[in-house]
Amino acid sequence: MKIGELGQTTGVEVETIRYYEKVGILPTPARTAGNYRHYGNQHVDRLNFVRRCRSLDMKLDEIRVLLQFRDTPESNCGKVNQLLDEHIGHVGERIAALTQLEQDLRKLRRQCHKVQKVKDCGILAEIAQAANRIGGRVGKSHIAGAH
Amino acid sequence: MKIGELGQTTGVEVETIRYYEKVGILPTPARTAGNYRHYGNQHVDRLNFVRRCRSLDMKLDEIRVLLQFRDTPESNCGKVNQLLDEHIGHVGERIAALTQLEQDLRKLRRQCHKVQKVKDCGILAEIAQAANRIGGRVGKSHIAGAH
DNA sequence: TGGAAACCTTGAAGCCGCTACAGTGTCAAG
DNA sequence: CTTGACACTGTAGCGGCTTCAAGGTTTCCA
Repeated sequence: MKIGELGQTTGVEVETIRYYEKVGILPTPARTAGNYRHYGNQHVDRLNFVRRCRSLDMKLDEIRVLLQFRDTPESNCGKVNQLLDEHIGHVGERIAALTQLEQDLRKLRRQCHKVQKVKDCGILAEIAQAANRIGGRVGKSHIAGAH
Repeated sequence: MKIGELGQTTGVEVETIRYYEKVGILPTPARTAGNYRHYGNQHVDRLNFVRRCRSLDMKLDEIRVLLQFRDTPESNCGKVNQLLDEHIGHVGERIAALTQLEQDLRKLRRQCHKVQKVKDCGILAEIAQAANRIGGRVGKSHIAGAH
């Protein structure tokens, strides 16, 4: 099948498939006479595997590792378990950090209950104050974005 | 003060300060005879404000909006409240998504209890199966990375 | 058979919020 | 007067795509 059909079958955008090839997640496929990429069922399986891993929020680096194990069925799977445990750990840390963040934000939100002049708004005042309280002391947080 | 001192005072890296200037978060400061950026206390306050917002995981776009309100004390703060509410909403969604993800990962982890051959490992088998079950149906998830 | 439409190709640039260079200039201390 | 710490500009890189430009190939229909 051609790249468009592979995309249809797996629900992955064509550009993403080419990107996966470029970064070594998918092998370079055979080409037709007209230089079109030509795929088979093994590509569908592999791409579905990748997609499932991405839906579990794994990085491409982690997925590369898992694919390597998938490609060597006689090797032992201890590292797979370890990788997954670490990943679960990261997710747990993130949940904790975001939960703390949510509390901070709700507390901040309580500083302003009505629409008023900006200069009287408790939210902006509180941000400014907190900013100066922590001035110079905070390193980078280990949580990533919420967007 | 020079940029290095501003960085020290606020705990922000010099490159980040220049970056903030480039993207319009900080105003272009005065320059010394030797073309060094020259800052005052108002810059410290503004940068601290920005940093506090970042520690609350706001995007630079959102921070730009808040700064604009901060700069016009007579305007009304309804939009500030709204921005914050939306931000809290995003964080809440993320927590929910990550919590679901954590459950999925723990369930997956239970598929393999010991170190064995990859070909018998329940985890890789489960990923492959789940991948084909969902094949072609899933759009992109709204959760971002856990790393 | 011809011509349009749908598909495919490569390569580069853009997104976010920095971070890390390279190559040069300025300034203060000893 | 030299050394070293700081400052300057500009560019490239991170991840995981997404989007675009400028073309080549195939397919379909009249």
